[in-house]
Parts: sequence; C-alpha cells; structure tokens
Amino acid sequence: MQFEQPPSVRRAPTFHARRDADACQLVGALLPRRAATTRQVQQAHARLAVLGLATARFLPHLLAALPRLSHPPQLEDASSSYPLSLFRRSNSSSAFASNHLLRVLPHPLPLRLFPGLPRRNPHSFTFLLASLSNHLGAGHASGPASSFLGSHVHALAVKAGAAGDLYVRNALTHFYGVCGDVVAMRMMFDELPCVRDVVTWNAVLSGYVRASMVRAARALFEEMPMRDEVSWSTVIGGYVKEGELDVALQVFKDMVEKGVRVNEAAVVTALSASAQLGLLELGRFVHQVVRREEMKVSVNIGAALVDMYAKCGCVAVARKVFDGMSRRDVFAWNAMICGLAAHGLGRDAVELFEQFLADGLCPTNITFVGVLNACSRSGLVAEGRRYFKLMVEKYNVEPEMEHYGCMVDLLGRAGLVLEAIELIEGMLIAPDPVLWGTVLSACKTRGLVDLGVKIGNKLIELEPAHDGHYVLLASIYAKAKKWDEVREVRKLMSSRGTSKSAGWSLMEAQGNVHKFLVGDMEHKDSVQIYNMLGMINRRLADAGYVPDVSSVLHDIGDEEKVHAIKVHSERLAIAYGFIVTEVGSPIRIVKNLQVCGDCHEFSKMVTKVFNREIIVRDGSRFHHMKEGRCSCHDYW
DNA sequence: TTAGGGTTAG
Repeated sequence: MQFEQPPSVRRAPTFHARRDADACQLVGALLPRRAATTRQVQQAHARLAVLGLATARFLPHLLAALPRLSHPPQLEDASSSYPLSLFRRSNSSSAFASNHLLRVLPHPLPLRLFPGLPRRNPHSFTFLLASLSNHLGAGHASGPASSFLGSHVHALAVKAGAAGDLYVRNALTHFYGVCGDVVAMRMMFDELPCVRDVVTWNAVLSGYVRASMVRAARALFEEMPMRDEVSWSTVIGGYVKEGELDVALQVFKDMVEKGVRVNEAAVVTALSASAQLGLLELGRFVHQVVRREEMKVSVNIGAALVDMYAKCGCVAVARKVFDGMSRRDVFAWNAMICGLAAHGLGRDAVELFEQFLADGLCPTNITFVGVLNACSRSGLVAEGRRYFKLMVEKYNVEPEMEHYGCMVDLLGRAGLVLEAIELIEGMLIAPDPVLWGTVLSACKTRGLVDLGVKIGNKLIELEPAHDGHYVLLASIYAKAKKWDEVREVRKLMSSRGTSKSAGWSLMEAQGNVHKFLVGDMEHKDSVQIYNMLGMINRRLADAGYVPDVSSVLHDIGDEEKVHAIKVHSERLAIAYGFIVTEVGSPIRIVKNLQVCGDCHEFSKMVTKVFNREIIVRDGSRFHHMKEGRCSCHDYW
C-alpha cells in the first residue's frame, strides 16, 4: 500500500521527532488506546503520510501497534502483507522493529526469520517464545517435539548471553508449561531462584493448571512469596477447568474478602462456575462484585453474564444484559442463542441468529450447534435442514458430532426416525454411539418398540458398561407395559455391574445449597419436608392427578412404584421450596439427570393447583412451569 | 518484552 503525499502537505513544516519516545507518543495519539485493528493502524499511517512523517523513524511504532496476524501473509493481500512492508521501510538499526515483526507474524514465520534478522536483543527471544507459545496455546500440537523446540531456543539464548534475562526465563518457563513439559518448566523455575518475579510464579502456576495438576497449582499458590490478581484468577480458572466449581467460587470469594483487586479473568471464570452449577444466588453474588467494584461490563464479562443468567434460569435477564451490551462478539451471540435454545425459545433463537447473519457476522461451529439445537427443541424441521445445509455450503463449517447430534435429534423427535438413521449411516466421520442413543430415545417417545429393541440391544452389545442404554431400553418396554422384559433388562444391567447413576436435585435457599436424593432422609428438616409433600400430594389427588408409573424401572408392585415416584429427589426439593421460599416466588431446581415423565406431570400440576412457578434445569434443558404448562411443551 | 479468562447436541 502506497501513501502518496499531496504537494501542499509536502511543503508543510515537518515535525522532527527528537527521540523515539516522541515518535511513539505521536503514533499513539493517532490510534485507539487499546487493541487497534489493522485498518485503524493503516488510517493512522495515512495521517502520518499527510504530515510527511511516514518515515523509518515512525513506521516501527505502527508495526508495534498492529494486532497479531492469524494467517501467514499473502503478498497479493495488502492488509496481510502490511506488517512486512512496514518492516522493510523501518529503521533497521534497532531491534524494536524486528521484535514487533516477530510478534505480529504467525507461526512458523518468526522461527524461520529469527536467524536472519538484522538486529536482535535479549528481548527478541521473548517475542519469539511468545509467538511459539501463542501458536501452541491455540490448540496446535504440543508435546515432546514442541518442547524440543523450546530447548533449541533456550540454547540460542544461552549462546547469545540472554539466558539469564528475567523476561527470557519467564517466557521459556511459560513456553514449557504450554507444551505440557512440566519437568522442563520446573527445571527453569528451580535453576535460578534469584531470578524470579510474580510473573515467573504465575507462569509455573498456569503450567500446572494446563497439565490438570490443580493440587500442585494450589500448593504452589500457597507457597508463593508474592501474588497478584493473575495468580488468583489462574487458580480459580484451574478449579473451573477441573470441574471443582464450588472450590473455584470459594477461592473467588476469598479473593474478594482479602481485598485483592478483582480482574476480568477472575470474574469471567467465576461466572462460568456459577453458570455450570446453575445456582442463581452464586451468580448474582459475582455480578454484585462487578457492580460494587464499578468494573466496566466488557465484551467478555457481558458474554459471561449472558451465559450465567441463561444457565441459572433467568433467560429474560440474560437477554436484557445482551441487549444492553455496547459491543458484542461471537461468544456473546453464541451464549444468547444457546441460552434461548435451552429455554425452549427456539423461534427467538432462530430470529436472533438471523439478526446475527444480517449484521454481517461470521457464525462459528458453536453458533450452529445453538441454532440447530433451537430448531430441534422447537420442532422446526425445515429450518434445521436449511441451516445444516447453509453451515456446510456457505460457511464451510465441517459438521461435527454435535451438529449430527442436533440433526438426529431434530429428525427423531419429529418422527422422521428413518431419515435420522439414514443421516447417521451417510456420515463422513465414524458416528458416536451416542447418536444411536438419540435415535433410541426417539423410538421411546414415538413408541417404536421393535426398532427401539433392535437398536437398544445393539447399543448394549457395543457399550455394555453404559447404564443409559439399559435404562432407555427398559423404559421402552415399560411404556409398552412389557414388564417381563423390563425385569430382564434390569437383571442384565445389575449382572453387568452397571447401575443407573443416582439422581439428585439442588435448591438454593438463604445462601445455602440443599441437595436431595431419592427417598432422602438426610436433611435436617426431613420431617417437615415429608409432611409438606404429603399435603401437596393430597391437594393434587383432589385435583385429579394420577401418577404414571411407567418410568419406574424397579420390578415391584404398582403400589411400591407409586411410592418410589413419590419421593423422587425433585419432589423433595419442591416440598422444601414450599417451606423456605416466599409465597409467590418461583421455586428453582437444578437436576443432574433428565426429569422423569411423572415428575414433569407432578410439577406442572403443582404450578396449577398452588399457583407457583417452578423452574427446573435438568441435564440438558430448562422447564419453566406455570399454570399447569411447561415451556418445553412436554417435548423433551 | 513475560503470566490469567467466556460460548458446544444427547
């Protein structure tokens, strides 16, 4: 890209930068304060040219302001080869331009260019290592080969006398951590204890977290002579990564209580933990911290809030946060689209997706998971087919197992079971048995006993340790009232040593989380809970509710089946909700498994008879029950 | 110049 100067400007008095700092300041004044885009840097370049300042002294500062390229430069593409042209026209007597070229170019160019760079300094190793770490951290192959690359750079640094530099050592420590080479990382760390700062400690901490060694990370965290907000957020992120969500939130609370400045990463990870738990009070606590600390609701925090509110049952609040965001990235859109889908608001999700496309944004594989899931939940067959085609043909997104999962579910639920089977059989990748499980589930809802039995037996043969297959097959038999067969399946299941995983329900009340199991007598208020449940049952019976026992798999008499159903964890949670929540406020429950057919009927009836709203998050979706109806339209 | 984070079907 050439910047010709008009003659009138060429005669204008020229600004002479006495020092590099002046040049840096002037270029800085032409750019946004943070994270400029290539386009913005080019605009600043044009203005410099107009001022007659597009010189070797100024250009390196433009290079320094450029974002990293994600693809190797193409010479015919002005914006991607722009860093190279800036570099060529820069002052080659300093390492500054070389270092920023290393930062901007994607792997493997920095590694290739490094030996031939006209000027280098100890910092150059840091830039090179950061480029390698970024590449590996973005999910590209790591392991012994990459670690070897690190030792190669390490050797070069030793030869250049830069290996003692704190920044270089930190970058090396981080690099080994990214490769997963914990031993090499630890050697770097242990070698020169005198050359350490908080970044060194944080690099090791993150190495342990990456290697899923959260215990080692915690031990190191306790041992650290200095900590900053990055140390805290790394530990919180580590616990979230390992699924220790309650510990993650406890560490976040400690961070707040100790008065450590809460940063964006800590908030985002704590929100993610609350979202995964589905516990609204915890999520609200994190949101309150954001407000109290007067933190800016950035794009990342906004997206995390949308996700949290959606996953904690407040899809309307999620939408409010989403609509109020001044800038939204694809993460925010994805969270909102997936959130609407999970709440059974398929048409809203599809509408939002259309708006997303109309705004000219590029959908990712996850956007399509969300929109296909929305179609499947709301029975939008034609739309689902159209988006699946669009995904492949227009957006070049390779269908992954998740997308097939949505499509198989979409077709199966709509009764197009044979088409679903055809789709699986025509797949280019080996189908996950889970897809057959989805078909099996469709056989159950559609009452296709023969096909279901065939697929169920095949699945049990394929994965004998998977309890879900036995459960589904048994419930297909149960629905057809074939109790002998139900007994057979259960016998087979227990002889193979598998058993239905225990279901539980959670309820938040007064800052505590209450967990219930089926027939649970552990709760301190058990007597009251069972009394309340008895009262609810009597009122429902008066209103004409008759239990449907077909979802109970035990080979016991009808009366006992009724009893087993009566004490499902969800009902205990509802009864407890009647005791501890205010009259008129909704009862929110989080379950690990899918809600059973009869509990679903029971809960709907409760909302009608007692005029209470019940919101259940089960293993995969939300049920908003009100006035005897559910947002899932009994379609789940 | 180095360290930390969010969205995913059944």
